[in-house]
Amino acid sequence: MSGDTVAEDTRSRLLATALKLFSEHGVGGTSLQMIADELGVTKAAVYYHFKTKDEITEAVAAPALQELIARMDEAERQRTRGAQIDHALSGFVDLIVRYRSLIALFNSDPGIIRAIDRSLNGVENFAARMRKLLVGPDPDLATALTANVLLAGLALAGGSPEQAHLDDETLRVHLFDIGRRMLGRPKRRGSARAEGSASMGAQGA
Amino acid sequence: MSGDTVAEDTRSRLLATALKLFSEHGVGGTSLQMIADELGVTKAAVYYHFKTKDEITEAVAAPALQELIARMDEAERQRTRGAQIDHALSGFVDLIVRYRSLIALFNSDPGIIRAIDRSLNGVENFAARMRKLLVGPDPDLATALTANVLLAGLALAGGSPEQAHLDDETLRVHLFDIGRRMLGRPKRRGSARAEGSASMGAQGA
DNA sequence: GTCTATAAGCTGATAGAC
DNA sequence: GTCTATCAGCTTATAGAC
Repeated sequence: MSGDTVAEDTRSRLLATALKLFSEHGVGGTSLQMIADELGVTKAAVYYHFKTKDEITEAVAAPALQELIARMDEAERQRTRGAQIDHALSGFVDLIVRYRSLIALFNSDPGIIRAIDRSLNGVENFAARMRKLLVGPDPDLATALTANVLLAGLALAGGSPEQAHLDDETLRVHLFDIGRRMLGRPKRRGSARAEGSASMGAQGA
Repeated sequence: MSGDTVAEDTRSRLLATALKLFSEHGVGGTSLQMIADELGVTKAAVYYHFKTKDEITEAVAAPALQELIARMDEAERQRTRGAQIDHALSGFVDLIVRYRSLIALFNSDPGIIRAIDRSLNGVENFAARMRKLLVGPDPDLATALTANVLLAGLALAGGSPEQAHLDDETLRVHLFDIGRRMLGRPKRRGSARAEGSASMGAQGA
């Protein structure tokens, strides 16, 4: 990336610091002072990069949010239902692994949820859209609940500090397999349950 | 209950109000002023019932916590592994349904998690103990992750406002069936998946 | 870009009247 | 039991020097 300036580096370090503190203390339990101290600067320096705390919260969530939307767009373009399901699931798991604690915040922290609502004017309902991709538009109660348990469970368990020691590929494969199993998708050869490691292409129906 | 005084009523209304606000704003995002306003009293009145905010947080969590420990004790006294699993699972689901949003906070809100750590001096590790009941002492990675996804998913999805319209019995039966299915337990006759409603005894091996 | 200094307002918490 | 009044400290946020 040739466009990296010192300011952009500080900005991205600030967002990484904010994410870390948000997941440790919650958005409501994190002050700008805490972020500034952790970064080693003053509060005023933080305000140079972001006008408000809300703006920081929205900026923390934005990249993963945009990716999530892109993954769901992609999944909807798949032709078979099986491919749609696998694509949506692997896209979601991929984000959990890449952003770790952030997707867990999407599923539980009121501060992040409000920031998302603000930045999208409440237009999108991610949980509903993802659930539709996984179990169709009019699931019965048991199926809808299964999808909700799966989405929240993957995000929270995958983003938990307990799994911080796992490398991305291992975590990804295992979470994907748990999802497929809960959704009643057919078994793949060399699945994590038998092997502990496998390459994961999400294209196949 | 013959011991109910006006003070006890105010105290319990206060805890109910605190729980509601905690689940809407997070513990860190809830002030004593918000609790007092919602109750229709002043902050000073709140301080008559509890010395500190930490004390309120601990008191909100305490009843469900004690019940959870009791349910796990009970489950450990079951003789067959199958009965242990069903007992632990049904006990957990029962608490999710009865306390709704509170068990979700146990699984995600840093403020509640810290309150639990404080009131137990960090002696108990609930997630580890419950996981051991469900999948044994030395599960492989895939199995341990499955249990973690299940526990977090049940709590968050069950406590979500999206499920607030479901009556206790319906929610209980469906969450229990999802748990049994994820843990690979044999199918029961008249399960929620087929029937949408069934009586649930957790004793059978 | 980061700093010091400052502002208005909210926080958790206490003292004492009724 | 609940109130008013008050506290020191922290909060978000701004102005202006370097």
